Amino acid sequence: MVGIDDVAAAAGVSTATVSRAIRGLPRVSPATRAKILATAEDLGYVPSSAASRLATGKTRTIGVLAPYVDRWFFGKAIAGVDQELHERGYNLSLFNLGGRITPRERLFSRSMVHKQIDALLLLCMFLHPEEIDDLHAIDMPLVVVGGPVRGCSSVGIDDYLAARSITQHLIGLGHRHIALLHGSGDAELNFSVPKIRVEGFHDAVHDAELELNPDAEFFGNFTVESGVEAMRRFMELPEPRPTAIACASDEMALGVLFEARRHGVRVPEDLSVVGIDGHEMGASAGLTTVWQDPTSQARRGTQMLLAEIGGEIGAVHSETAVQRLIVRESTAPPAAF
Amino acid sequence: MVGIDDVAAAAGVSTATVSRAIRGLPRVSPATRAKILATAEDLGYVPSSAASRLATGKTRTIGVLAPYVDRWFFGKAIAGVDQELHERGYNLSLFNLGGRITPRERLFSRSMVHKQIDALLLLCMFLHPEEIDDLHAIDMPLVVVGGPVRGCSSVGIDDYLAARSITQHLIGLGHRHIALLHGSGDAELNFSVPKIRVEGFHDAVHDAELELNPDAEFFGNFTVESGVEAMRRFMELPEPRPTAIACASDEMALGVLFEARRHGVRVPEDLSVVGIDGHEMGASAGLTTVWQDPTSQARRGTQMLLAEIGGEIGAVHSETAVQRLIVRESTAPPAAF
DNA sequence: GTGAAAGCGCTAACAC
DNA sequence: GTGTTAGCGCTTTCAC
Repeated sequence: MVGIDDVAAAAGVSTATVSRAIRGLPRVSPATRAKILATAEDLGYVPSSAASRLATGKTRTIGVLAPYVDRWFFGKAIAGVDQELHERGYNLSLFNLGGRITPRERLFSRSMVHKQIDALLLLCMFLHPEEIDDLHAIDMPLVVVGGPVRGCSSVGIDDYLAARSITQHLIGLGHRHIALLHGSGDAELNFSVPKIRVEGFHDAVHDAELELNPDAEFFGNFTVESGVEAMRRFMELPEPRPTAIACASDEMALGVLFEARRHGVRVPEDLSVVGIDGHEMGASAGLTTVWQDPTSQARRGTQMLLAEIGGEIGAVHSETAVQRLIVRESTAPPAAF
Repeated sequence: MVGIDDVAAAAGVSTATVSRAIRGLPRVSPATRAKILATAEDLGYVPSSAASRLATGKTRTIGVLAPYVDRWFFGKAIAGVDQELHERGYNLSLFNLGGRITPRERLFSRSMVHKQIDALLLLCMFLHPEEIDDLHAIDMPLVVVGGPVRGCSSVGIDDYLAARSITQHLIGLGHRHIALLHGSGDAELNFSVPKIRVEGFHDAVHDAELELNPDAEFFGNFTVESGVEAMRRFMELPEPRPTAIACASDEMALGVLFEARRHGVRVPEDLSVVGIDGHEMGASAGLTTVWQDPTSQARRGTQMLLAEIGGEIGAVHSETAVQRLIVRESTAPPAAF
């Protein structure tokens, strides 16, 4: 395995000079640098990251902690982090909780994250209070993407506004009887996004002085399956049923769409359906939604982290991401309107 | 920052003993071990991975090279790798190509992958011939998941069989005029999966002595959007149109479903649709498909890698993963049958 | 602009 | 069962 001193010897310089030359530091004459780069090249020299990590204390690696990796938001976000990172020669170390929420014994202070990364990007997830504390205890740039976490900087859309605006869209179309399908707001866990969206729904409904039928409030877990299941329960409601259903995610809304079709419920004639997210499937299915871009949110978060690492103190801060109501074919005025 | 000798001093032993105790190596008396673990605990000691990487030459990190991270197969697979890895204290370093295929200047021999990982898991993707060569040149356990790559061990389903069996399912139902929607088989790139699936389609059709209308062969890129687009072109075919369409992925099949609905084409009455993959959306939509499980395929691949690293030579080998035809509501005998 | 040498914090012989 | 010590391969003062 060719090391730095092999290069040094071959180029007739010291290891210190090789080190500087390779890393593009100043104080190396152009001629020397060129020669070193050339010898390094044909010796096939690749610096040992382990050695330089040890010497510098920097890992040039960012950790990404994600509750899931095979769900829309998270996949998109991870792609964003990766883009930003690899452009700059950083590595991405992925920690996937795989939906596990129980035995994450002190995740953050443990070897897992500690000393293996220079900064941490947390993807919106449920956190136990003590986990949040651990999070704050690690001395490392930290940002969360996709939802607020107490005491942390985060980048993401205004979820309240998102839920509110799709509900208002429905109301604006003339719907007076609206069903809600939201994510479960397990109180024990600080997964605030579902809760915030629920508030947006509720406030929009109440502001319009409409009644909210408690039987028409369904809970899902942001998956298609839970959308299907919710629609099944929807069909058990006595007629007249709500003329619209507002879902807290596109995936759930798609489930609703699929199950509606199965029951011969026409969308939007019999039922208007809206989601939140901007999932590609939703676009193809003609789903009205509030669009957001997890990839660029994650890029933004990563940029902040990198800037902070680079010494720009205060680079990490909360930022609200763009969102946009996209009206497609799944919404229309109610039949009787 | 508390280091190994702080622990050694506090526990009144040598660093060597601390090292053994922490890593659970033998030759440490239970009493000593307990005391060391305790002091380490309350000193908040976390070993420096950089130092131990340097000393051992092992990174305890597996690299995952993926063309995409926000697509079904890849997200599922990454989740699988992660499960297997974190259970055993390994790290997952993610390299996402983000669909980029052009400027991947000698990916594998570069610092990117080199010396940063102990093994590489490659997720099924297009590879330039020289990239395959570079791949073989790196001296590191390697396995590919999700599709064959020349000269590499791989785990994945039999794509030929998958395509063949969904096509035969259609034929068995009585369809005589079948459209095909396959992934593009860019000849320049060794992304063999699309090609293999195409062959499966074709052979099944020919074996049944049916004609294949070249105009009824569409190409997509495995996305929903391309399914929508293909269905649009399908509708431009002169009647009588094919009574079924076999798609090389569920995502494309879903696109077909969405667009069919838009044109008032009833599935399966007017058109039977099949996919390949076992996407959750497909399940909810009632799509007939050949199911596969990328997560367990990736776990399997990871296990092999880990075994190989562990000294079990020959642990990495090719393996065929399970697949299963799942008949749902999107297929039925043709109307005229 | 370049070199010598002292670490960085562990691990792995080897000795006891 | 435990301690000593020499590295692992870089980076980084500090001289020159």
